[in-house]
Amino acid sequence: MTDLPEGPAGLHQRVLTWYDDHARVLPWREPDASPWAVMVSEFMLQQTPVARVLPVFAAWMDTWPTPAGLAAASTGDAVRAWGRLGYPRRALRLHGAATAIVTEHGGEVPSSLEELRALPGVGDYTAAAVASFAFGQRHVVLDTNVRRVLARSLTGVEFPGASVTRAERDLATGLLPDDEPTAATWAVAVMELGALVCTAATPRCGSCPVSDLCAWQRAGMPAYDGPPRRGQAWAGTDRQCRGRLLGVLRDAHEPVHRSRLEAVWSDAVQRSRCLDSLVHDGLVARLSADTYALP
DNA sequence: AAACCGTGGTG
DNA sequence: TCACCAAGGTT
Repeated sequence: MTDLPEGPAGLHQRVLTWYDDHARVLPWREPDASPWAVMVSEFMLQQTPVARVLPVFAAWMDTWPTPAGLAAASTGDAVRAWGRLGYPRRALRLHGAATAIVTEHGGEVPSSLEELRALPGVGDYTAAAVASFAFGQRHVVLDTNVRRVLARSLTGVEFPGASVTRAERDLATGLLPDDEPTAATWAVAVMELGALVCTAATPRCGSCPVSDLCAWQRAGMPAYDGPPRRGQAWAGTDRQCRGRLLGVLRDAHEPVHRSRLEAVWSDAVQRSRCLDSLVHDGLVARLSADTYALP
């Protein structure tokens, strides 16, 4: 399975010790951080770097310290508070999750993987992360950092594949410490190693606690030779157009006339399509034939 | 299953 | 400079 000279225990020990010495101090990792705080952080961290999440997270928790608080707010307030974190549909999903927590779970963030997974915006990763980080449970927490660490250290390739495979999940499962609290710490520790040392672009192998037993390292750090990892186009796309349109509404605190939306995107066909999609998504409200606002 | 969904920092 | 990338989820 893992083909480790010392067995998994050696790997655990090294990574856990490294984490003890190098873990970042983050608000959602404080001992008094609530499950709700952990959940909010996980939503915000989906595809958004820690540095940009920190200030928005602080303001968000100050405004809505509980799920009930957010559920009582309008979705428009949530979208505005989301600021420029990107992927604003996450703000709607977090609002939806808060609403479901109030109506179906008595206002308390549920602790079971199945109940978490059923909330809007919560997929396999986020459900496992909240169950593990907030409730100390033993689960495979497989994010992009963990996948990269396992790909390199155990599989011996520079990058993991496009999607999580059964073999990958089995590998991570076999690596999970038996003890529940240790498994929870292991989950966050491997993730942190991927975030700080085993990074995508320029890994700091000289500072890595497992570099001497890393399969990729021992193979001579062979360059990635899998299928091209396509980046996402941006200039001129609907995503850019939607971002511009929503930005106007987010920065305005009164309904906006369509002329102000026309001013930020010249292609009328695309602009109209994007505005319709924003309304369809619930990110924008059409107040009249020619005025718009956040919902 | 592949495409889509924002934004800004970085080497 | 400009691809690449960042604690994914949904369809």
